[in-house]
Amino acid sequence: MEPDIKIILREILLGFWKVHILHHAAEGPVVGQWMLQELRRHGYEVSPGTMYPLLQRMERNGWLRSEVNPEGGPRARKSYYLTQRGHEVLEFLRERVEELWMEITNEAEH
Amino acid sequence: MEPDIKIILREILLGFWKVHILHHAAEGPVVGQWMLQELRRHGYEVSPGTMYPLLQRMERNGWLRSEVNPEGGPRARKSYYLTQRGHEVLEFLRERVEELWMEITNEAEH
DNA sequence: GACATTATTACGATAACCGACTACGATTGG
DNA sequence: CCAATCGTAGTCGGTTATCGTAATAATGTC
Repeated sequence: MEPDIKIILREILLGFWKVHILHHAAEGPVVGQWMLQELRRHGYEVSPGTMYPLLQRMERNGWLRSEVNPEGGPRARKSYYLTQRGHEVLEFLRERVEELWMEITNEAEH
Repeated sequence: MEPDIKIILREILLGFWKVHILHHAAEGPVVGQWMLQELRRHGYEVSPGTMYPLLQRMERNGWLRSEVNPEGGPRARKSYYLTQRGHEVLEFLRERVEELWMEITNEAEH
């Protein structure tokens, strides 16, 4: 089991913490570094090279919008907010998570 | 929202139906075509070119094992069974799904 | 000036998608 | 009874996009 963790993380859990991100963005602005820590807390080891392109994609998709101090230079810290569209996506995902949860906990011991 | 579905599917829901597969394999042997239908029923459009390599990877990882009629030729139908290791992986995933579910439904309106 | 924080980038490896294709079996029709 | 057709199941090829690692750059702080 232990050696499978990395494979599971990449193969399956990738989408899970993306939901986390949207969820957190709904509660307040999200910053890349903070999100990396938060995910580590949950056992998801995510690298910057994965996180930042992801946040950019989500912004490109219109799920997040970012604010940045224009004086801060090209690597200034960016705060991401959930957009209206992002809220709809999150709601949709909530339903999917619930559906999955219901399905796999139905342990009727066949 | 509508146009986002495809993106969501690829970006986030990919892992979800992989859990579905393991779950179904725990209940009984799983066949590619049947699984494709089952996922369509849940709204996940997956192409054969995605499904079959995935099943092969899962077998390679030791989560599934396949049985096939040796007389059936190179494209004979394969039945996939969940291995002991697959059970452990599934159990691990159950916990992760629960954790995610708990987290995102905790709507304490901050 | 040294150090911490934060984000960006490059690049190799792998996965995902689409669609066309192959192989076998069952059914139908002359 | 043979042959053509259709349905089912899985494979393959080529392109695109994502992930991971690690190095890098810019700004703020002591």
